[in-house]
Amino acid sequence: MHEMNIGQAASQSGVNAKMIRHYEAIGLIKPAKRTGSGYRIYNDIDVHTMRFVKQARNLGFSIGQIKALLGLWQNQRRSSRKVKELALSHIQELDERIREMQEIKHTLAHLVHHCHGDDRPDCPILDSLAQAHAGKQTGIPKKNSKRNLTHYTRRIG
Amino acid sequence: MHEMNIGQAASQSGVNAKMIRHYEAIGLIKPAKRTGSGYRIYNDIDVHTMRFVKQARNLGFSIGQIKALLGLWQNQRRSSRKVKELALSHIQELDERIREMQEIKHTLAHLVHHCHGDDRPDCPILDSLAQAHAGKQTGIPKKNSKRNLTHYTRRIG
DNA sequence: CTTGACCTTCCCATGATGGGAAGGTCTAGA
DNA sequence: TCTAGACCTTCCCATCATGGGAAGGTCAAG
Repeated sequence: MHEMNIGQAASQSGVNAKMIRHYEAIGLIKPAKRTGSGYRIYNDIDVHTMRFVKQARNLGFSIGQIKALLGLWQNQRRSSRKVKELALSHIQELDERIREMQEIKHTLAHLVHHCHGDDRPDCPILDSLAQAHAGKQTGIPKKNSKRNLTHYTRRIG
Repeated sequence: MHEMNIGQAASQSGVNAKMIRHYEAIGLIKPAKRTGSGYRIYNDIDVHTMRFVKQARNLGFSIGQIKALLGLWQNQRRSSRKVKELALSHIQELDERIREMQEIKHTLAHLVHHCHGDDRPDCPILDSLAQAHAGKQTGIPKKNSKRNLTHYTRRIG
């Protein structure tokens, strides 16, 4: 069983030392054993765990999700159903975000398409941003609000 | 010229009061005039500016980009070229992120496809995360490093 | 013994947003 | 005129994952 300092564990796992300490601090990985002088010591199993974490991060799982995945990984009596559910839910999140970004992208592409992009100031992109449809002045009053939408005149100074 | 407090400006612009103060603090919008008692006062032009910011945020522009867009918007001698460049660069960022997320999504979808998702523990998703190809132990030494990859034995405790 | 690579903890920063406390201001209504 | 309560102020803290950097201790090699 190869024992090593945090730097080597970092090199071998792909998780840098700063993050290893952080993951320990937030409870994602177990507190490392220490030498008499306080240095953290890791073994190959620890490195394997860190690689798992790294891989999961690379796939965009959040720390919370990784905590769950680690639990399942280390649980011999897990059901693959749980794992699949986690992964599917992550895929759904990704889908949602991809969809939003594509929508934005298409809107922008449309605007860009209509912008001359020359020395003149006229620009449909700015015009679109300046359009007035962002307000909430719909006339629907907020609950428990007497003054919020009232147009009282004010004495300044 | 309709003058109003921050709450009404928030309602009319869609940017909440907290964020209006924040935008002022970071220099995105001008410091508001104040009443004698310190209340911020806004007019319709300010609200228009806030809506512009809101719209740009809705399109995913960063605060920095919005600062630039606001400058262009308020500059009569702007060239639409600059605006188009900004928008195109944002589109590129979006594309990049979308591409990354789709890659992740496809990887995950592939893994999910091969996972039974039943009561048994066997799970290709976990197997994949646990795969060892995340390390940096390629034998390529770091610059200025004498000890980083040396396998010195250690006295523990 | 010195060098310097490595380790420790602690604080701070990012970007955009928000919660909440403590306290002051304003207007409507009794 | 007083009071209720909606509204405003500033200040601090939290999120999420990551990292920079300071101050100081440890270790192995020369």
